[in-house]
Amino acid sequence: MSSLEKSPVRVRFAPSPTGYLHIGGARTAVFNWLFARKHGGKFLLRIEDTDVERSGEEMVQAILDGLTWLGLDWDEEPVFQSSRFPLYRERAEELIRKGAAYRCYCTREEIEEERKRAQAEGRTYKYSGRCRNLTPDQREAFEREGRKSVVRFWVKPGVTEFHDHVHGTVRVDHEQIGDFVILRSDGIPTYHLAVVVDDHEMGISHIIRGDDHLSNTPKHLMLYEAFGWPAPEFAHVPLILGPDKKRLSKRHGATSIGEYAERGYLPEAVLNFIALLGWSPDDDREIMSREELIEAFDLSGINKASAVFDEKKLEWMNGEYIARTDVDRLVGLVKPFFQREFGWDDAEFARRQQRVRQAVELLRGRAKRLTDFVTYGRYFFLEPEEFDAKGVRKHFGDPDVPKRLRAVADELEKLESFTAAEIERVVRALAEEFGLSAAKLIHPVRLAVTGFTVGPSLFELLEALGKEAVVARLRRVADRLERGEIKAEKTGAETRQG
RNA sequence: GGCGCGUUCGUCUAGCGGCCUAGGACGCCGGCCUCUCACGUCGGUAACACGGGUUCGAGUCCCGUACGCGCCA
Repeated sequence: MSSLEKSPVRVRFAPSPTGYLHIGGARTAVFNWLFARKHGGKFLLRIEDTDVERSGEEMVQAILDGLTWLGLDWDEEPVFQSSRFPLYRERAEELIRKGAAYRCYCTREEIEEERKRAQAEGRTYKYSGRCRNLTPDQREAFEREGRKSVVRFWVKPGVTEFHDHVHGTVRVDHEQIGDFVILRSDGIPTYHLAVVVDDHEMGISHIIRGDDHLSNTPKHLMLYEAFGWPAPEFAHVPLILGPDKKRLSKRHGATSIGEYAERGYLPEAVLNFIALLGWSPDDDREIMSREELIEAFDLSGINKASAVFDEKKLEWMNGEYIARTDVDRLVGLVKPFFQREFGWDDAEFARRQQRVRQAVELLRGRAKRLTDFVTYGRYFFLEPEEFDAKGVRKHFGDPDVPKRLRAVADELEKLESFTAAEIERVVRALAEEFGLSAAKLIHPVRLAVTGFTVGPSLFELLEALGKEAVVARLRRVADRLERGEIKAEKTGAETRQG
């Protein structure tokens, strides 16, 4: 705590633009962002694009878009490592001058040779350090030979012990660490050099990153020490795994944040859900707003074990958010989904907006994802072509159904004011006349009008659809039933609901 | 292979030596509500990886083993 008061909090998210922003990376970003916002600090971005070949500008944009979508705003301009290569070289030279690093001329073959020998003798391999003390003459000879050199950090004997906010005290004997490369022969820095140089120059106070870097931390600490820089604090957060407990990858369905947007998840639901993967507040709240998350976030609440991503729970949470979101905003959120499904342009959508709003109002109670509004919203715009197969078996089986549907249509047609209350009165009265329970009439009508067996309260639904459409649909289905056109076969509708 | 890290219900987690006959959430199962589904509500199912210690007492501390992951090679 006291250290937090002394130095300003500056954290960073450092994605590599070799892929999209996936759930794991996003979660790391969320933790950093929450921490910064909680302590009134800065949340910075650093693009780790030292692998120029595999890095793409589109990827950078996709990552920034993903962060923006989640509502993670960053401070200051993002730092690109690819524009800083000369700096890393200077720093490597500095370490050479200080005797903390050296040029190594060993070839790939020689290293391989060393390794094989170690293996044959049953020793664990570690670079021998044979280039540590080359004389100027030897160096010159290698250069004349045309050998390339890398820069290696000289690991001195000892033990590195550090405190991690998640894992507590971690100790590693330097015996385990061979002289590692900090600058490749092509002048490109390794992760270790770049990360330390940049974190120092960006004034990073806390490094919150995936725990796949926990083992690398002693190396980084040695670098800080060699440079004479104060080390930041560390928090290594557990990874997120797929349902098979393997690291998240493309095989696990949706993995990039963008895909979740496309599948109809709300950004605040994803943010909330992600924040709870590997972290929990002091109480047992689950649905938490952005502000509540910031308020409650603390490194001490981070878990040590990796978490499996469970989309079922995300779906539930998303449903909760949909239920709490006001209708006007939902209409806007749902717009692109309707446009894509029905091919509407903006003008077309604007014309249908009132209708969409009605659909959203009636459906939002049971929607889990925004795509549900399209799936179950079709019949607000189109006459159903297919009918849920199970429903057909259950509700269209009685030979009297066409007759009853027509009776309903006839009675509804007479209504002056086509309101839910009036519709309900008519339908119930007819049921009584037929000597049926109301349900026996309600279900066939719903199926006829929507194609589904599930949906909003029938009376409100019919009011929303309007007299004309309802009457027409009922008569059409009655006709088709009599002509045997609707049979209890597998239909798209059933498959979709699977 | 060496080192590091981890291991509580199917999943997310609470638990920081006695309040734990292990709590919450999602999922699943059942009841109620009801025109269906969903919501809501009531109830149920289900876990401390294993083995040794330490202690009056261990999910909680220590040591092994197993398994998983990571880093280095």
